Formats: sequence, structure tokens, C-alpha cells
Amino acid sequence: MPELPEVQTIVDGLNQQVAGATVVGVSCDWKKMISVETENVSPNGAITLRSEKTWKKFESMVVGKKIKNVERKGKFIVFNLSENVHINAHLIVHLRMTGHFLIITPEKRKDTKNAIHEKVNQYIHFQMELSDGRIIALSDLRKFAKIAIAKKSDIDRIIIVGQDPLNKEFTLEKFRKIFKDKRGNVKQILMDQSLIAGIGNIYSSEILWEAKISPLAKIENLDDKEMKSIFNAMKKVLKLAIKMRGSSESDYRDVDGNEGGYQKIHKVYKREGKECFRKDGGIIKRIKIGQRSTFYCCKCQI
DNA sequence: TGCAGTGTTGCTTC
DNA sequence: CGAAGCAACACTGC
Repeated sequence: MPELPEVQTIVDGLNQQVAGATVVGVSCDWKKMISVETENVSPNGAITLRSEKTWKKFESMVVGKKIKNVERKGKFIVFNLSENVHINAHLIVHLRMTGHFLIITPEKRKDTKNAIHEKVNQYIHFQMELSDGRIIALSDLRKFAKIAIAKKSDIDRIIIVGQDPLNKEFTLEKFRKIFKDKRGNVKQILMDQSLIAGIGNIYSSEILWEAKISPLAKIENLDDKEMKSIFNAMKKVLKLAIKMRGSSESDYRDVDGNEGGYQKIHKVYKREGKECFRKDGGIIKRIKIGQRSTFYCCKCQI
């Protein structure tokens, strides 16, 4: 569920609150989510940590390090860890479906009643304790989230993502170029992380409504004008969603445990059977594209 | 009550 | 080889 706007909101929160902090301990009760990336492994790179020995390796690469800063790459969150001044390890996290980070202060730890979203505590499967007593916790109901520790030389092998939609250098011209030789329906192509990174099921529907393009339209049939409206809609929708601190359909929370606000202004997502906000007499339809629910207005999206 | 459906990704199958 | 299906997991709602 966390797509670009949600991940960006989390990364901004982490940067504001924990950049510069030192990790003094890590714990995990679901070690399947952890991997250690080393230069010696091939071809997928990951060693799954099942033994205590490999967990110790992970621990040794994180504990005692300073969180220099936190970055977003597509839907990935990267904690840049440093010893002295040089960044020497990257903690890479993908939240998948239901993962989210929470920063738990010592006060909140004591105050169990008011602490966090009450149902969240039991889903915390990974924690990093900071020297000031705060905890960075990863809550994940479905346990799909992935955490990897990697050296700089391994990072590009793990994070393979395309253009960032909100990068100022990502122009309309580059956008057109990426799709020039691509085939297939536009919705699935917008969600292809190796082309453009960060758009998922919710925002692809929202962007295509904004652009007045059917999710079933074939990318190879779209003209320049239509490609331009998708490009503009993409930037507009994602920027506004970040401003609203993301969409909370179910589990998503920001690092302080608060819901986002964008779900309140979804134009099509989960609005099946309702009137189109364009007041064009259209009713929002729900279809399946590649096993995923897709929402669109049958009147204005052609 | 039980089973289909739920944001994502990646591996397997055809 | 590319597209489609399904598994990973736990909960909700019909």
C-alpha cells in the first residue's frame, strides 16, 4: 500500500526526527524479512538470514552506526549509515503491502494506553533502538516487508528502479522516450517500477482519471497530447498526495502514527458505483486489470 | 462459517 | 521470451 507519497511522507518524517541519531541495538522476531548483501554472492545477491550467525552479521553492520540521512528510491527507503564521517552501509527497506515505520519516544513506550495506534504494537517485527532511548519500529501486519543491509557497491544491484516521477529533470520529453517502444495497457505500464518508480495501484487509477485516459488504453495508441496529460496528471496527483501526507486505506500511518488524508479526496479509487466528480453523468466502474482492482469513469476516461 | 479480496513484488508456469 | 498466475501472510467483510 505505501506508494510514492506514503513512502516520501515516512522518509521526510525520519529525516526530521532521526537523522544524526546513533543506533545502539536492533531486534527482530521475524528474521525472514532480513537479508545481508555481500559482494561474494550471486546472482540474486541475498543471503536469507536463518541462522543466528548471519543475524549477528546484520547486527554488527548496524549497531554503533549513525543514521546520516534517509532517502527514498522509488518505493524503497534507504537509511545511510555512517561511522565517523563516511557512509559505509545502507539499510534498505521495502514496506510492500502493510509495512510502516513508527518512531516511539521513551514517553510513549511507558504510556501504553496513549502510545501508538492500539492495534499496531503486536505487528512490530523489527526495531532499532537509538542512543537517546527512542525506537524506530517497523510494524507490518502481513510480514511482507523486506530489510537488507548492503555496502555501497551492492546498492545498485538491489534497488533497480526507473525514473523518479517528481525529479525536476524528468521531463515530458524523457517521459515520452521511456514509453516509445512499449506495448500494453497504460495502467500496468505506469506501475512498472523499472520504468517509473513509485506508482502503485491506487495512484495509477487516480492519475488516469486526472488525465482523462482509460486504464485500458494501449500505450502504443496514445498521441502526444494524451501522453502529455498523463505526465502532467502524474506530477499533480503525486505532489498533492504528498501534501496530504499520503492515503490511509487501512494500515498506513506516518512515523508519528497518524493517518494520511488523501483517501478522503480519491476521485475514483474505491468509489465504485458513485458519480464521477466531473458531474458528467458518468458512474465509476471497477474492473480487474492483471488481477488488480482498477477504477475509472466510463464517461470521461476514453 | 468460509472463502474471496486486500496496497507489492518476485518466482514459477505456460 | 513475455505474460499470467500465484505465493508470501493476516485480517476484513460478504
